[in-house]
Amino acid sequence: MKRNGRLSLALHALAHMAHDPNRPHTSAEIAEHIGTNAVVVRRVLGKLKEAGLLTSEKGHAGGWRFSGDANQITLADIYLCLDERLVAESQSEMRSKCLIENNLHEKISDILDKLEQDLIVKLREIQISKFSQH
Amino acid sequence: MKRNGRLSLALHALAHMAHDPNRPHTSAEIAEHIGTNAVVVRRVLGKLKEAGLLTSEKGHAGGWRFSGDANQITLADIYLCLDERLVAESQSEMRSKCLIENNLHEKISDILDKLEQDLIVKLREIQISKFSQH
DNA sequence: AGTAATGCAACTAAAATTGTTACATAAAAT
DNA sequence: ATTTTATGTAACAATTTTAGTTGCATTACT
Repeated sequence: MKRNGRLSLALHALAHMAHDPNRPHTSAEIAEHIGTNAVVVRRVLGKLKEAGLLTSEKGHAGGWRFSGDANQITLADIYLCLDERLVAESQSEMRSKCLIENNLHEKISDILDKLEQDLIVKLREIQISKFSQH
Repeated sequence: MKRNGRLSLALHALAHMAHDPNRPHTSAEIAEHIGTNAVVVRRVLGKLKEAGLLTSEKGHAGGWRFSGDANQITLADIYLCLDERLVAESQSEMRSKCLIENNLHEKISDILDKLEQDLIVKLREIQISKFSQH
């Protein structure tokens, strides 16, 4: 896992769950399947839970489930609750004393923000059901 | 500079150059304006040179120039010669012994690759001239 | 009680990115 | 010719980000 780690991990986890959505899946089980650690899985899925996409239950026979219909979830939903910003600049901390430079910085920032929005539009077109289609 | 560092740096550098495209710009000058180091600038612009977008000259009155018309360059040109892959998975090294898992991995990989292509399409729509428009 | 799960915090490890130093090479100016 | 000014590049250091680990609290079921 490297660049888009959290997104990729989330997709793999949900894809695994979607394959058998009618039982809870434990972090350990998911971690095993996607080749990582249970705590890391919890960290990521925890965010999806905050956003209401998943539920989790403690104790015996606990684990993770989809809140509603898994196939209603789009990649944008996932992306957004992970606070990923793959193309946008993280911070426009570049404040020069030069007006012209500042204008350029702002313009570039705007362009990248726009591209980020375009990406989200595309993400919104893809539902989790895509994972189980052949 | 953080996430999309090289792309962002390249855009800032080229935006600066595009503002006064008829003289060479030194790495030191560019670095000064965008708040980084001359060697870092050379590293990034060197890639754009390999791809034929820029030329550089050593020695007195040397520096960086656009090869042709700056406004013909699109963000896709820049993105591609930097070998950036902002959304695609870097490596599908996830090879499980389970056939079903492998299918999922491949499917996710394909989806992310597709999104990468969509991004590039969008990048291709944006020319450097955008930087100097108000 | 005992077992099996999440939740969370603190820490460690690893990886990726960025910055630095040093020196070789080339071209122009003096 | 020598000096000055630039790129080119390699090796290294520092920083930042990300991923993994350990430990323990909490909750729920048996």
